[in-house]
Amino acid sequence: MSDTPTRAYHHGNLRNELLDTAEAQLAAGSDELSLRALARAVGVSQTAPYRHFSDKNELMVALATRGYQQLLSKLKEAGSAAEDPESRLRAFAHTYVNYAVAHPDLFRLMFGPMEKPQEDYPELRQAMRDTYDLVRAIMREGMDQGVFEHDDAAYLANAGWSGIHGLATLKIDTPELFERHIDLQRQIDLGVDIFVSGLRKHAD
Amino acid sequence: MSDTPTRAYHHGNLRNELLDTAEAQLAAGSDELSLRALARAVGVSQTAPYRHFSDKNELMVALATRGYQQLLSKLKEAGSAAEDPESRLRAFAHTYVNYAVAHPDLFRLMFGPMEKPQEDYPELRQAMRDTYDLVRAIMREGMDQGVFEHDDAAYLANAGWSGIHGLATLKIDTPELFERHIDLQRQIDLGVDIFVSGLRKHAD
DNA sequence: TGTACATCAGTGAACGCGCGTTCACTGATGTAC
DNA sequence: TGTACATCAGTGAACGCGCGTTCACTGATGTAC
Repeated sequence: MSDTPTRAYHHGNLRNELLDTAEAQLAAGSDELSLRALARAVGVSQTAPYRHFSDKNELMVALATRGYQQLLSKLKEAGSAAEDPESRLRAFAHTYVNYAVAHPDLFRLMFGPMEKPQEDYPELRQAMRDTYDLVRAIMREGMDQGVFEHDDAAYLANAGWSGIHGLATLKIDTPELFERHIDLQRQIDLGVDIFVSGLRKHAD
Repeated sequence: MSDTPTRAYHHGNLRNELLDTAEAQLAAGSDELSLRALARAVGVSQTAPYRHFSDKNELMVALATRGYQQLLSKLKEAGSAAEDPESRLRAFAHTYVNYAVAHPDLFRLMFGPMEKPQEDYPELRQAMRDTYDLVRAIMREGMDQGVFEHDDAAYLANAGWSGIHGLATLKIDTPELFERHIDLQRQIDLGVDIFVSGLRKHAD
């Protein structure tokens, strides 16, 4: 708002401000983001964004990439405070779902269907893979310590992630099915509880 | 294709054909459906759809409603063959995920963010609620029979549904994270196994 | 069975709109000497 | 420290496009008598 320090001809930070505003615009409701509306919101000519992004899709990809990186750093931070695989998974779950709730539109963009093959955007691809690898690392750690009794980290990671991702998705996309009296944090904990105890039981 | 029986001035089945073709158009890749493109594809003037839907949103809602009803009937059919809560849940999971995989774009439309308050579309609302109620009925049945040891069917339904929904969502939206060697049916079964055994363990 | 007429389900031209993108441009900045 | 010049980061007008929707219309159908 007030951070418009005598905006000169050369903006100085246009790329970042475009991304910030794009995120806000996304959140502001309308499904689709328009480059023109974005330029208008930033207070810049409608062709200025092309100095920083070769086309609209590239801006969207940059937005998604930033989202993944932001989520990833939160996940890592939350995980580093935990001491065992179970509490690491629990921290992951809370951080993940709370991120989705805090940034529903960005989250949808990140996990929605991609327009262009993500092959062309190595940074995006890497950020996605890193997120997935984090889940798998937790699972592998649990398996190694014998608290998760299973033999395939990939299947286990998918199973765990599904529960967490599904909760995030249902919460932000179909709120009317998510009843009023439900406490989200308790719901997350229940999911982790069932998952963890199911894995303990699973082997015997 | 060949079911164009001397298309006369009066089409006779335009509403249904619009919905069928819209579903196909959705699947054909592009994110957004256009009324004009739809009319073109059906081979009708671009204003003809307005005879059957007051605007574009109403057509989308009709599409989503049909999707829910279709999914619901498959779920019910699959569930009726099962004898106990666990196998009913398993049948639900397979049917749900397979439906999403078979109709990814329709599934996304159904569970994506709604543009208009669904209050205004009682048929859609009912179809959504019926789906949710089905999950909850399974959970309640399991609780009543003592195989699911928990005391709140709503929390339990959310937890179970999350795992299933998350799997469906990740599978169709981020295929690159869903590794090649993973067998989807086995992945579904694993999720159900963990959930069920987690609930058995949970109480003691 | 035949005719009159209301109603239903289409047509086709036209509207205004916002969009992504291009183009030739200009003002600001940084660097070499 | 001062000047020349290349480069960078904006501007503003314009393009063509497909869209949702409206309007006045016309052909087909169904019903009453």
